[in-house]
Amino acid sequence: MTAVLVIEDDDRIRLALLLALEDEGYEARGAATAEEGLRTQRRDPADYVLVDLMLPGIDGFEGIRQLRRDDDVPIVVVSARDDTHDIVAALEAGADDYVVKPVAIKELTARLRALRRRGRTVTTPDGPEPVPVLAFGELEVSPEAGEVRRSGEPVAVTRTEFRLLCELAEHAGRVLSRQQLLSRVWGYDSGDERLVDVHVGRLRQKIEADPANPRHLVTLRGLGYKLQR
Amino acid sequence: MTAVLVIEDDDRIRLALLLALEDEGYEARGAATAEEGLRTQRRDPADYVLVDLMLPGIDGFEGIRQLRRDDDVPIVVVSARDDTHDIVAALEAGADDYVVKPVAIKELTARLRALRRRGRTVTTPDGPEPVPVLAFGELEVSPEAGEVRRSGEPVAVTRTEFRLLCELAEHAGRVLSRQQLLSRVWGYDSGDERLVDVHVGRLRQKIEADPANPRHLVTLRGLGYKLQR
DNA sequence: GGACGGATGACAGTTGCGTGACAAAACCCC
DNA sequence: GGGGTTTTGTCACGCAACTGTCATCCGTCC
Repeated sequence: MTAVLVIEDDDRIRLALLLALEDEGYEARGAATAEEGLRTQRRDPADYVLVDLMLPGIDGFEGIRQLRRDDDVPIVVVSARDDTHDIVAALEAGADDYVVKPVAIKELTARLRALRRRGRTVTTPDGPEPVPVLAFGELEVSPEAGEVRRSGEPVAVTRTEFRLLCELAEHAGRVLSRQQLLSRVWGYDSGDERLVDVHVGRLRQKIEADPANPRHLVTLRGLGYKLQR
Repeated sequence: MTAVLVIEDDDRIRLALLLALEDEGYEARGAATAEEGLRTQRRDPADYVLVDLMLPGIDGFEGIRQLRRDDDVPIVVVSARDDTHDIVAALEAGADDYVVKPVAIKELTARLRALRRRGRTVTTPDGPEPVPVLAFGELEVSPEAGEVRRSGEPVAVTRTEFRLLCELAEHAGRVLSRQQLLSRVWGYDSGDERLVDVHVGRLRQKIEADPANPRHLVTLRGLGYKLQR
């Protein structure tokens, strides 16, 4: 599950944010000071950090700078201050986004998803070795890591579905005929092309928001299938 | 120099943004409609796109979606609307950031820098291979992508129409007789030549602005059909 | 004005695709 | 090795879209 760290000294606001985030399906953690937040993040890194600017002790700006020294995590400032100077300073310090309190939770999560989309190459847990990722909008396919994600959330696909998806992803934007897929994914020189349909259908159930109206894995009637952004 | 495309229908605002961006050292370009912006970006891609939501014709949401279909450029929405629904919808459509007008130029450029820092999603080591496209004025045919566009907008054509169009496109500027088309598109050695007429007619309805006076898919009386710029 | 080539609209048969059900096969966890 | 679960391939059905034919209309050229 995607984890979010909320650094905010006001107990009421922090709690409200944590609850709202959990409602949205995130694993939410809280910290009341920058020091505590930095410690928490070092010990058990979250996928996103939300941070207030006015904090006791180390303030938000400095907190962001220190966090940025050794962490590439997306940082969103959630502050009551809407002064241009603060916004610019926070972004310059290393924050990725800045929203003004009060903020709708839906907007916040939409911004997190946008950051996720734009985010850097995923690094493996045990090294800085970047894993190539093929991205299609909110969809990510990582052939080497054997991973499929939608809006950052891992999607469980079977081996056949994964091979099919990789084949389509590696030829992104190009039509692949059922015959080509049958040959490349299954190694069949001949066979029932309906087999492809069925697996495409199953894949759509998993990776498309609305499987009946696919946005990425589209059918080109009479031609085949294509994966697009 | 870093280029920014501003898509905004209000002349005053657009001009103000363009001037301010140039003051900040950017190369700034303007477009008054989504259509114009999409065309501009396709012809000569900018490094960032700023877009308004309320545009005549194609609105901002749809414009973002269309832009995102084949461009990974960072998109920032600059809108007067501060409704959560709009913000979420725009981010979901593929925008990377959303700021509410009026916006300080310093904040805007700070956000652009933040986006640049965050970088783009890695796809393949050298980026995805571009899909070849045959262009005829505002008409684009991509045999590999199985796609036809008019002024950048996807046009839905059937398989037969698509094959016919590809055949004509691959012999652009040359006349193809009905017999040749019948043979190459349908594989018929003999048959009713009227069949070709019918499909050409249907194709014209879809790809020509004025199907009665075709500009690209023209008839050469007694000879056949030809696709031209 | 007549004849010919081309455009167009309607229509019914056909095809292509999506889907749910099902059984065999593979896999997994003891 | 065995029992249960997941995955895989096959099938049949139904809907929607496409195709080819025909009849008719239109424009153009002699």
